Amino acid sequence: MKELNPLLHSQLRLAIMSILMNVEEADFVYLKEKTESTAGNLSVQIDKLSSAGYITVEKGMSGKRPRTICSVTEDGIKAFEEYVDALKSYLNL
Amino acid sequence: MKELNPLLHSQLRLAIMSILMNVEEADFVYLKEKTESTAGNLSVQIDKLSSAGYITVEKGMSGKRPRTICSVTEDGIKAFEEYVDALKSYLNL
DNA sequence: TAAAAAGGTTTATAATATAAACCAAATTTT
DNA sequence: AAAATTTGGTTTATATTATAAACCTTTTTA
Repeated sequence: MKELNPLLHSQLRLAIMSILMNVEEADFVYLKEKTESTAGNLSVQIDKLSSAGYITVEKGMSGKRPRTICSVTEDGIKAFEEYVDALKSYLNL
Repeated sequence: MKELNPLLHSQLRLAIMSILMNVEEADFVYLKEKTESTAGNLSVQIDKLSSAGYITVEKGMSGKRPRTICSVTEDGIKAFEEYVDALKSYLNL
C-alpha cells in the first residue's frame, strides 16, 4: 500500500492545502474562519507547510493591521496531488 | 468544513479498514503483510478499531497456532463511508 | 485613558503513532 | 534431545503530533 505523506495527512494541514488549491491566495483570518481552528494551531501548521516548501507566506500590512497571506507552491500542488492519488487507493475511488 | 473522524484518520487504521471493506474477513498475518506494519503497531490499532466497535476480532486457533480474525461491522462500514464523504470535500473529488 | 479586540506567536500539555522489548508455544537445527 | 529460531502475537516505552492556553503588540472602542 502507498504511503500517505504525513505532512499532508493531518486534518488542519489538509484543510489549509485544500483551500489554497482552490484560490490564488488566502490570508490568516480567512483560513482561520474557514477551518474553524484556533489561531495557535493554525500558526503552527502554516509554519510546517511553509518549512516544507508547500506554501509561501508573506507577512505584510493591510492598512495599520498585520496581514499574513498564504499561497500554495508548485511543490505543494505536486505533493497534494500525490497524496490524493495515494488516498484513492485506500478509499477505492 | 467537515470533521474527519480521528479514529479513521490514521494511516494504519485506514489501511486496515480499507482492506476489511473489500473482504469477508482477514487475519492478523494477512493484515500485517498487506499493510507492511510492525506487529506491535498493528496489534494496537486493531484494538482501537475493535474498542470503537468498527471491527470484530476473533482469537482462535488454526491447527496448533493462534489466529486472529478481523472483520468490519455495520458501524464500521457506516463510519468508513462517512469518512470518505468528508474527505471528498477536502480533495474535491 | 482604560478596556477590549485584532492578528498573531510561543510554550505547555495531551493524545497518537510507532517501535522496541517481551512472551509462550511450535518448529527447526545441530 | 537440547538449543536456537520462528510464529503470532501483547505490553510498555518513546518520539511525534496536534491542540490549546497563555502571552505579546498594536489598534480600536467605550
